[in-house]
Amino acid sequence: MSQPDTIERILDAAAALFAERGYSETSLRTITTTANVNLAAVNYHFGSKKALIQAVFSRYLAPFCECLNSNLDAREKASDQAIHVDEAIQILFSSLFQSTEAIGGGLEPFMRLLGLAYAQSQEHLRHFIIEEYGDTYRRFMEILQADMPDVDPVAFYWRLYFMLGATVFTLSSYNPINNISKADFGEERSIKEVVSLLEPSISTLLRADDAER
Amino acid sequence: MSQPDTIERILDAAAALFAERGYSETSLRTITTTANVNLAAVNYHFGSKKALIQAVFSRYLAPFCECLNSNLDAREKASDQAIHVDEAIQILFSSLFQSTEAIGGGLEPFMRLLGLAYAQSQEHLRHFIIEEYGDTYRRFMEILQADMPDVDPVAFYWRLYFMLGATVFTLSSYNPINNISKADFGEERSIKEVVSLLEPSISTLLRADDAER
DNA sequence: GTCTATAAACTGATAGAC
DNA sequence: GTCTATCAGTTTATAGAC
Repeated sequence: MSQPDTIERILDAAAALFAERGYSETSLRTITTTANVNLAAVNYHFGSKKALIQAVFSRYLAPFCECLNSNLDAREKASDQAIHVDEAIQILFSSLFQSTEAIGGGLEPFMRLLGLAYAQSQEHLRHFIIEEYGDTYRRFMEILQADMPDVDPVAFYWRLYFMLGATVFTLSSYNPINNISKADFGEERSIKEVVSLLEPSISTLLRADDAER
Repeated sequence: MSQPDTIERILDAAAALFAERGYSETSLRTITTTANVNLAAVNYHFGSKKALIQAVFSRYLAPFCECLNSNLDAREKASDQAIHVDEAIQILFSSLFQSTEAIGGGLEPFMRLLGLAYAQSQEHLRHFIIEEYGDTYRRFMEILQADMPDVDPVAFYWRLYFMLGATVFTLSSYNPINNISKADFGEERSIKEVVSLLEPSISTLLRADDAER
């Protein structure tokens, strides 16, 4: 702890670099050079590259789960009325914003790290996510499902992945997508505006009546 | 061409391995060993690893574009009625099935390769996709947009990415997701069944009335 | 806790014999 | 067109001095 927090500097550099180019594409050398620390520091403080990847991930995932849980607690305490899909989705995204704005870079790096964890078969990371994230995920899922009891559970289960895919894919590529929008329409959308487009889309996607069409 | 098509064997092995573990995570040595060809053969036949990646991608993308285009041609020839969103989506997915079933592995590897191209910042691959895919993409997009003229173009543009994300994310992880479904519900869904869940979800997502809610 | 030096293995790519 | 052998560079990780 002589230097202004070596650990913190490594985590900051690693988060930005992993999100930008992927886990395997980022070497420990690039991270330590960017962070202005010695190469050996990573293995000293974290043990291995895999452990560093998980630590980087935790810094986003843990606060998010905590934040979502406490927001759900507060809402359930404030009113006896059941939480409907729309409100649940809104709580989800406001928790995302709330928990990431303290950390560098905001929402996009977190979504990129999440997308990469699924895209590349980072098996170790996937298991790690389920362990740290499982309880919160189940709680949220059950709230949604309680509001749409008529939907077949398996169909509902797949719709959750449709929702996850739409969210992670879009927000993790927010910058490049927004740049194309700027070039093609001359219009930008802030990430908050994109989320406000995403919220109703996801709500209708989840509640889509099977009979309709 | 003395061995039963070295080029083909390299492409098959590379496609399966790239889809399974990612581009950077797959070495040329792993590919050539799996394909039972000499290490030097990749550089002899393709020139470089990047060129191999693009060749692997082309084998899925080119037939798909061709198939989608000819299906749209046939439909436009058969009837003067405008193509509505639901029908366009249905043509999209049947083209996906049609064009991939000839190639090894079917739909999932293609979706994985596509997801990886977006997730990892494979800049060269992204440019390559736009070049080979741009015209077909624009044509399809304009058909959709013509059926929903009241939606703000920028909002529509973002919804296309929501759609792309839901599709690519879910289908590229079809196997692991389906396995969880098996464990949790004791029920499986074939990839065709998942697509038949996806189609109405995507249609409502695209057509979601802004005023609704 | 930080550093240098280095191990041990792997990477994509190529030259040259056959 | 296929092979061996090898180059030159990279990777993660660690031992040991300070």
